Amino acid sequence: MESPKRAATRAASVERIKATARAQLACGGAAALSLREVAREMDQTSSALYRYFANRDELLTALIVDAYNDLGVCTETAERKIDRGDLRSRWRAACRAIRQWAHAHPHEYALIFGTPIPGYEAPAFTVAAATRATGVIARILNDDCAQTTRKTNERDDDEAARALEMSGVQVLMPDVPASVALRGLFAWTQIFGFLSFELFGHLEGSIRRGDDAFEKLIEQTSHQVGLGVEQ
Amino acid sequence: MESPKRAATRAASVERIKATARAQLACGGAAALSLREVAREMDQTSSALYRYFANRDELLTALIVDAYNDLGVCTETAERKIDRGDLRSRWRAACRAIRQWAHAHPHEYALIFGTPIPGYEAPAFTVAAATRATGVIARILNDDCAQTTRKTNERDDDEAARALEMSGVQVLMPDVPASVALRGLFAWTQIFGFLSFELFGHLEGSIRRGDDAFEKLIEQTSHQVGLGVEQ
DNA sequence: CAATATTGAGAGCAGTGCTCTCGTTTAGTA
DNA sequence: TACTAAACGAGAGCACTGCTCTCAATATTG
Repeated sequence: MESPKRAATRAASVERIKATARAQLACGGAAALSLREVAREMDQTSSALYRYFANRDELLTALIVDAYNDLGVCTETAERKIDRGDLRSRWRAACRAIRQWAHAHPHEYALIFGTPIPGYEAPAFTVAAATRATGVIARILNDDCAQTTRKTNERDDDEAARALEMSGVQVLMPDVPASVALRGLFAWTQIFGFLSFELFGHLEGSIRRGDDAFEKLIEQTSHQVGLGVEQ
Repeated sequence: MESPKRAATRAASVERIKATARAQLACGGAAALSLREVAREMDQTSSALYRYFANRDELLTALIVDAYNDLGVCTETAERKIDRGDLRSRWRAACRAIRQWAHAHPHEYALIFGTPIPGYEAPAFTVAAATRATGVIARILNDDCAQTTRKTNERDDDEAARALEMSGVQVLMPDVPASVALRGLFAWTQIFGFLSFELFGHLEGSIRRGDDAFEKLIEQTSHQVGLGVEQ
């Protein structure tokens, strides 16, 4: 059934294919990714690639999972370096890591956060990779709420709880009241909304120094979710 | 040179092509838009379409401009119905209109705010249409600042002014101090960030009732930019 | 009515994803 | 070490795409 040598060379082939596909992605985006071109680049026939990926979508899925994981580890390692108690700094580190990764891999960012592939449903096994970066900033918020209990408006909490899918949110942030979790989710959409606009060119003519603006955004969001402020 | 009759029938043809293309866009997204299929749907040959659009990108551009304009008029008409003095309500109306349009035309939303077409540079004439919806919320903020002068932190203003491309922002919001304009821009990215996440499926498992969450978001953003609060 | 644009059809080219078949190579085994 | 079965890659081929070209039919203008 499983031959270790076979498996190793096969994995190496898969990796080589993904690498050249990624390179091709970098110049032209997902739409321009051509299996034939990848094969040509590798001095092979296109049909050979079908030994490793059933079709184009499957290759794309593999690249998406890799991108999610790469973004995840970048965020995790950057955030881990910060003193656990300094929640604002952890927030900053995580946000900066996300933006840095996005700027370093714009096409892979687009693959993840851009228009979803038409008629393509992300396989269930991708969600683990997908929630990795999100998990970092969720954990920061959770740590904050765990150590400083917050006064929250009861009505706000009820309304927020109704809007949220509590099963999904609570598993990431068990100690965070619903109203705060919702604000956290808004901060999350704001970070990625800014990055999408920046990378997709919607900020052209509006923002000159993206770095400065993003720093301001980090401060605003961390304040918004009430990080590190005694209440 | 210009024959009015010719021009009319030609415009009608262009409109018919765009309509069937839009219909096709609705089931499959931009990547699945095929000129041949459009022609087939119209009982014509694909080559005939090239009398009206030089290539696929040009058709796509036309659809993009239309989408921008459609989103623009929807936002404008919704916001215009509100009493000029009630700035919070105007903000709410504009945001709701944007979300409503996005949900009614998800594929056209994706066309505009999703992954940009690879290697495709938006022609200059598209920006007028593109800034239409943006202009509405910018005007609200501007009206607010025009009637109630704000106390702003001088250092904040300087830093914000450095980050912003003032030429682009000031033409839309001449009466808004830089620090407030930056917060407005952040609110803008948040609205569209939320919508992108919502439509592209990144909120799956996190949010149950998008409507409620969005209402909360509207309140938060309008508060964030300091709408209608005497300062 | 005649000259002239404007239009659509049809064939054809180069490219794509994907399938199938057919030799070759390779890894584990008797 | 020789053998078998699995894995592999090449090549041809199908249906599809965007796009170009030529040629005939149509509509508009002098």
